[in-house]
Amino acid sequence: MDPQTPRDQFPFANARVARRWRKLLDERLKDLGVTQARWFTMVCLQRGGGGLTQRELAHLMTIENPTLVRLLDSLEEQGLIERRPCKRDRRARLLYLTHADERFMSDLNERANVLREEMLKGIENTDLEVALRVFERVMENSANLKNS
Amino acid sequence: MDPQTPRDQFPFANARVARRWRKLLDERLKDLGVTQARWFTMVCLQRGGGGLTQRELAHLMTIENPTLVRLLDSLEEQGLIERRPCKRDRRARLLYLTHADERFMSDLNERANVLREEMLKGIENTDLEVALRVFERVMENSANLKNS
DNA sequence: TATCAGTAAATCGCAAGCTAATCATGGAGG
DNA sequence: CCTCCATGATTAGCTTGCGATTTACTGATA
Repeated sequence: MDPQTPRDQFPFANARVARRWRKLLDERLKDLGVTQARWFTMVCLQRGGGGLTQRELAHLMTIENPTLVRLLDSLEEQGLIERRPCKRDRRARLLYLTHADERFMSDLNERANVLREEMLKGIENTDLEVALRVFERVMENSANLKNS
Repeated sequence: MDPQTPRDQFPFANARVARRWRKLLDERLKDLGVTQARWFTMVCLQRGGGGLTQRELAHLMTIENPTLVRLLDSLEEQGLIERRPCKRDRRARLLYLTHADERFMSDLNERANVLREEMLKGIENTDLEVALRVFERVMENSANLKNS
């Protein structure tokens, strides 16, 4: 069998970390009725500024529209976001965080920050920057593939 | 809003890459009836040497047992693995790749290798090593958490 | 030997990723 | 104006991650 090279290991190790992050964050947000994915949705909506369409938000999150639809369904049901009709295009719907949840968002963000720092403890910023550059390059490379 | 620091971005960027890897590999293995997760299962079984129990394989893959059970169900149905009874412990089952699929495995591995190299094109080994060290440290850090 | 805690696997149900297909609306060209 | 393709959102259905529970067996101890 081939020896394990850094290149071999990369995709698996990467996926493992992603699973761990999701699992631990889900655990810590559970009592607030929020999951990692729902929180991420709110973060992106906040960052995008409100008034985004679903397609725009999905693009920001780099997920597909049907995945977002379900996340929004649950967030809307919890009263954490609103879908308002768009006057310029009756197909589209504009997304807003409900203003009731500023406190709530701070709490979520705080918990996520704490977890993140626990997971990244002892890791240098310079190393994280290298990792981020690797991620970025992977995304660039894979953007041009699509087919075999 | 806070500026985006490397630490902030890390979990999202990491997750994005993991989704991309899975999606593209699923695409390229689809015509062989195999998914990224099923292939990974076979790779780990091959690497572990056959005769592993399900618990041992799940540990190798860093996934939970119920997740593995379903993957094995589908692989068994496709005739790619076997679950044999264990004589020493009648609760356990020992896992083996069927020998019919050596060719098949080579094909899968080859496609995965090609995709991996396409995605990692232009990235230095030294940078990948840094990224792997980061991953490893994250896993160590998070192993000791469990609860808030 | 009988009991009983522990362990391997399986089952169930939820979450969140995806594709394909559907529906309504928009917009361009005949 | 009508037709027809494009596009935003949704729905349906698959996969694979998870935790909780169940089932069958093991092994230690009373």
